[in-house]
Amino acid sequence: MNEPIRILVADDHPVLRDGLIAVLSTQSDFTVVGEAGSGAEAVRKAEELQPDVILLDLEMPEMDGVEALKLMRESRPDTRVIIFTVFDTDERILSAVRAGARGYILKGAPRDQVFDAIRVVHTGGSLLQPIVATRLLERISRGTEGSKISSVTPRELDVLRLLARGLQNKEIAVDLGITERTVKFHVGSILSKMGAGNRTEAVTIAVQRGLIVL
Amino acid sequence: MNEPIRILVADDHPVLRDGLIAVLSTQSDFTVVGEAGSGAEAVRKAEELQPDVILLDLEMPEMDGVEALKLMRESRPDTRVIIFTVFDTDERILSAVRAGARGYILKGAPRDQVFDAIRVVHTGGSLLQPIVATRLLERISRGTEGSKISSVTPRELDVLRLLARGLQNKEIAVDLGITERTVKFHVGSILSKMGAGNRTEAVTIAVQRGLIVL
DNA sequence: ACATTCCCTGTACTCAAGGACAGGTCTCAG
DNA sequence: CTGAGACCTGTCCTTGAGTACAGGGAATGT
Repeated sequence: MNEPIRILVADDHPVLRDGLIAVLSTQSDFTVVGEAGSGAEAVRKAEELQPDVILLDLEMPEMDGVEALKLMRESRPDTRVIIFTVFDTDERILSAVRAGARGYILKGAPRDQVFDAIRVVHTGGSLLQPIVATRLLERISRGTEGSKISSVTPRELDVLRLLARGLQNKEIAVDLGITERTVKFHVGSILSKMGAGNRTEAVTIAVQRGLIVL
Repeated sequence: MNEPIRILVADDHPVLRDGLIAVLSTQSDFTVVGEAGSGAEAVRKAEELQPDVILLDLEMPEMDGVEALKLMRESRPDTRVIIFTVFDTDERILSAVRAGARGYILKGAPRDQVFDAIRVVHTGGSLLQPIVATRLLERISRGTEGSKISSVTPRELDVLRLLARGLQNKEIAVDLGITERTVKFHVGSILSKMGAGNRTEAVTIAVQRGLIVL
């Protein structure tokens, strides 16, 4: 190993950021070249510093982690990003991987797994933590048998969000500028797609899957 | 300052734990005497090491942070504990403070606030982060005008949990061994106490307040 | 002993929810 | 062009949800 791996750390928790930097510094082949406390800052620094690997938190102010990831990959498609987050809901993982994340590590993973992931991703590979990989595979296998079960349309998401706020069909209709009947239609397909028996269960499942945030 | 403050760090995220320790070590009047990765371990180490201040995460495996806190204070009532967590829901804060936490700091707070809190708590004081203090005061002032609005009974919590799973009244009745009518009664009081218009909104609010976990 | 609070039950009524059945437009990819 | 999927609308019907009114039993603490 001649050149150390240049790393950018993006997380909105100062203490965790410091800690991560301290931990990474124990490895002689790592060098942290920058840190960011928000998604927007992460995008700027990524462009400015051109790091080899970016450790990116998903929940950040100003700009969502996934959004930041997309922007980074637009300006530099070969950017290597590892998601480092507490979130382990299916949808979040899926959208991050779809957006081009090379690794997905949960906070709470042992140090070694973090080190491994950085090295693997740096050399061009991908690394998902076993727990995450299992979830993803389950998701995919479920998707193969019945792809209709998972895909929620944008409009249905709108309805879902209003559902979570406890609005009733007529109120949702007014809010979206459509008929109450149409709302019932959407609710119906939401229920069948998510395997819920009623709107309350649908909201619960949606939150668990990370489709909506409360 | 003659003797350094002896600190115990309890958090289930190894990286954050390391980071916290690294950050705390920069202060000459701090010394981290131990760390724990679970609530149970935290209780054991607290008894064994008799630290001056304990930094305690709320969300931990094996044993809840609040549970651990209670146990610690049973065996040593003057234990000084600072909650250090990402959770900022009203109920979690309340129950931690009720259990005897001397400080409540959110992860994501600047280093200095953490340092301050440790020093203040060590000298016998209490310190809540401004955000947390504001929430608590709001909570209390709301409680003064109408105390009924907030207090949810254990039975209502049972109903709330089943509500979140999408069960309907009759199913809840069977599950709890009571009449459907009684379930309706409980649901009714839940709705009025939480200011919700229907069961779906009630579940959403309950989750936001940390009354139930999905 | 008494008040308070929680927990339980009943009847009756209104309206929202959700399913069944049947249609329409629009857009995008093959 | 054509099929597929998203989105929208309608009627009819059954049942669950929520409210109002009214009441009783048990276990707290004062």
